Amino acid sequence: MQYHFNDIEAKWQKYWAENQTFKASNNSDKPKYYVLDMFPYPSGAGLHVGHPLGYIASDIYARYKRHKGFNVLHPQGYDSFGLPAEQYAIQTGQHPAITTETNIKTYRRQLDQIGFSFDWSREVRTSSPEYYKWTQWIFIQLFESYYCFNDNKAKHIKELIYVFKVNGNKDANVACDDNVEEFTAEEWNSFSEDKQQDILLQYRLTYLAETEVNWCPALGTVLANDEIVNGVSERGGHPVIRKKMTQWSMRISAYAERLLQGLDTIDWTDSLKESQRNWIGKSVGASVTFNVMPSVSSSAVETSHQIEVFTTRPDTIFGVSFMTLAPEHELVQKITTLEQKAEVDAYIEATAKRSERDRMADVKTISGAFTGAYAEHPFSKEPIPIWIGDYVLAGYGTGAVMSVPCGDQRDYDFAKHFNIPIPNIFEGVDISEEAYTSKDNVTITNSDFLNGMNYKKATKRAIFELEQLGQGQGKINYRLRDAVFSRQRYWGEPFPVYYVDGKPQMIDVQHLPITLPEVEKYLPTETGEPPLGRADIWAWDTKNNKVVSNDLVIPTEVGTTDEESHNGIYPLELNTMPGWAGSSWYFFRYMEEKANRGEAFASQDALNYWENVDLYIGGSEHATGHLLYSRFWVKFLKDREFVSVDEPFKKLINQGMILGTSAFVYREEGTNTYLSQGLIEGKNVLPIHVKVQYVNASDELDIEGLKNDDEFGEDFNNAEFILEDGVYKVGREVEKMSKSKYNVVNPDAICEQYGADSLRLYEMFLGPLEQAKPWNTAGITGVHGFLKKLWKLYVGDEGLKVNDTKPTKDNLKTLHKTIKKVEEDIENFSFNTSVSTFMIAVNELTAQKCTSKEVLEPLLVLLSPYAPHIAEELYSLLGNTESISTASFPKFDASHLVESSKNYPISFNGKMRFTLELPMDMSKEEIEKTVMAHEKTIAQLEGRTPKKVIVVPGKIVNIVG
RNA sequence: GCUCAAGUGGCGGAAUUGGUAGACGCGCUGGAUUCAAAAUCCAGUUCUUUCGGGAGUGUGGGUUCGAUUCCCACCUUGAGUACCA
Repeated sequence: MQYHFNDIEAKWQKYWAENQTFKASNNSDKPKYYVLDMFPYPSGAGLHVGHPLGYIASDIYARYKRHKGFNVLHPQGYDSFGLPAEQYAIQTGQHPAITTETNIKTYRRQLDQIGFSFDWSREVRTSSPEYYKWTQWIFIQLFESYYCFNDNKAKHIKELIYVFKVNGNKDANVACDDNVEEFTAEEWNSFSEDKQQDILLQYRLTYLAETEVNWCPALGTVLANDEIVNGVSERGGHPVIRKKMTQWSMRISAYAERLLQGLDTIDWTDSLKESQRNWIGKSVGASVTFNVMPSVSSSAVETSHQIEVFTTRPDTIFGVSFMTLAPEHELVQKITTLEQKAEVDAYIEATAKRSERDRMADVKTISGAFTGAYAEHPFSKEPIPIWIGDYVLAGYGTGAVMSVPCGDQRDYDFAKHFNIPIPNIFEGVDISEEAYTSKDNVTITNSDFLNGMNYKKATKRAIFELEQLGQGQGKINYRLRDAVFSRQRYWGEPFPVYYVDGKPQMIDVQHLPITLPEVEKYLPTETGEPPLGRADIWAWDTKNNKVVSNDLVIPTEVGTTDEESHNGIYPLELNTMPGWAGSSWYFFRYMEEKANRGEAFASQDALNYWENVDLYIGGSEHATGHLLYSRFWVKFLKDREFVSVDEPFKKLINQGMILGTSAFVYREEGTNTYLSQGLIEGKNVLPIHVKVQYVNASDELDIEGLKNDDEFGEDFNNAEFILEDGVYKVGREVEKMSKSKYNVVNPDAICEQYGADSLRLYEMFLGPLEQAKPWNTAGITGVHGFLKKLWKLYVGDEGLKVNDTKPTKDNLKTLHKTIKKVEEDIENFSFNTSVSTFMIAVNELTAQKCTSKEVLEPLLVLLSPYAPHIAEELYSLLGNTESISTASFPKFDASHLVESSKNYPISFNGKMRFTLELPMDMSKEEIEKTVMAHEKTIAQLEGRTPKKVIVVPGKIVNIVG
């Protein structure tokens, strides 16, 4: 009986599906364990061998946990809104829903053939209305909430309204826009309803505001900060410009501190936490207010101005010799003197022309302009010249800095360049070459009341003195900006929002979902509106609570409001939500069984039972996007008591990328001759990518196959291949797996030729999960050979070889050291080493001619998380009628590993020279005596007397001298 | 520039608290089997060597009886981030 993996795998995949073997229950006596993969975007290209790596790892862990007696939730779904389906729709006119459906079918088929233990009964798709109904619902909850810093949590907006009614906003310690006006309770109560709504919008956790956004003209949409890489769009690499637009934003900045603190409570890698910390960018310092001195020739009407700056070094306040404003700073126009106006305007124009990218590429060039205005030093009252310079960013802090050239290298360079004085306030420090930027080992001098203090003391004192003057206070600044939540796209969640007199109104939650309307084209409108501007049926009827035709919206008559002239029918929001909306809460949706999903995004029972994700596996590219937004939404949902957990993902592992091994042929310049890899030295050759499937394990090219290739065969029709040793050897290089490099390996072909179990084992065998590693199909023969060997251990030509023979000591020793190692490996996510362990076990048991069921049956359970199909098949051949997934994990018994003797390594000065078999119970003294008497020891010493002999019983002997 | 991770045979990689460096697999070499090939099996495979050995985990130091492992400096590669005041 042969190992027919294709039949076996198809059989068990069918069995698992039919018996719902991996369906999780929301009721169980067992402890729960939730294993989750980052769900895929179903792209048209399908899976390549790099994609399943994380899924295989999580599947092994999920199956292991089942063997260990846990009630495991291991679901899968699709992040099915997104740009590629929309781009395809623009090109072909095909509805993105159809494209998405087709792609999902392909994904599902490819995933199924790898034998994952997913509970598909809980599948979610972010693009299905029953799902995004709840994304819309969460959006409404955010709109109905504000953030209270006193209680450090989000609360319902009605509580804030109450505060305003009673106290106004003077003492409200809550998150809000920067530019809110102060009002008293009386004022609030006298405001019109409209005005009150405008004010509340400045406090809501999702709010509509005119903000400067990253606009990508090529994509026709705005992008979030994390969707921009090196100044260009992450998708497509298109230029991005700054533009003012009215957009929905999420007040994630209110959660900055909690997002930072929460990192200490979760088991993520340090590098990932570090990314999030950087992104949040907390800095502790002070805000300082400088008064602008009156000027005789200011270009504006004379009023008093103040400049607020943020500094992390209030201790250096006496080192300030100038101030610098960002060119975009609002005060620039107001304070610039008539003499300097031309220069300043020219500078502003020049900087405005430079794109974000140019500015980033060119950080060396120092540029700026003097405004002619002076600020007054808060303590010395000396005048300080005010400059503008593009090294100060409008978007960080207040867009203005107090420049301390002796303590900051950028200020130093700027001062040197423009010949501004550089006063030294550090005792005994040489600043003739560069600034002294360290906070350590420094004593402040030339600084009035700060003289003689160190950084810590001086900082405290400076803040105290500033507070006395009313010109500053201690302040914490975060880099984290509110997240823009509107996208000018079609294929995303519609907002449950309509507009009355331009003011946003939420649709009542009972009328959700608001489903995507049909459009005849997926492009922006000619007038620049988002694609939903093309929809004909996209207005909200507030009387009948349904979406109706736009024709029913009556244009507002002059002199009336919308409300007066409309028939209760208003235009709906034209933007859609960004990709991260649906992925910020999907892990809760899986907790609820499909049949019970109607009432809430998940029932309280389901949420309380599953709590949060115990193990989350996915790519590191989501370090600052998805993972930060999910944490934010979870904290919000917790504040509003919709969920009971603070963090969505307790443990997180980033799987490394699988790289492709590209193959090259070398064409000699100007000829049609291709040289084998060994012949190219000194020749002028052009390397050309060829498809990796025409290359064998020894890097030999299948020339006939290449010439007959449907796509590229013709290119090589008349080519002459110069061989070496009778074969053509290709050159190889490790690169990112990509279609254009012809190094993509498809899992379908691997499953067909070697089987899913081989694929699973090989992906794990390649190397540590978290590390990037190259794929080389040739190596798969190793694990495939192992499975054949395993099969032969159980099944011979005459059928099953396993019987009830008593296991030998060696059999048990092999089994138990394998149990120990595999268990440790899985707990440490070191899956590559357990594959080796299995190979060793099978090699040893084969050599031992083991046929004992008592050993061979538990071995199958150990292997089953890794290679579930062959394990199921052999397990059933042994007479079991239930799935192996119900078997419990074998118990390790250390007594089988006890040895009576030890093969001691005998070292001389730390170098092992020979080994010596000695009894385990031999004493230290006896060991030393025996070793010293040994002829090889005497030979090594060559008559010398050793200075010292180290004996560690059970470990090693080291002879020194 | 800053932060983090990593450097071990021809290749992927192993070595769990410092204790026999190179497990396991690929590739390669030789052999068995075969008309032949595939498949399978056996032996060998870090380098060097006068066959006794000797050297060896990016480089240079250090701690230790003993260092791939710990410490310091440097080099290289990869990832992230960047005029963050």
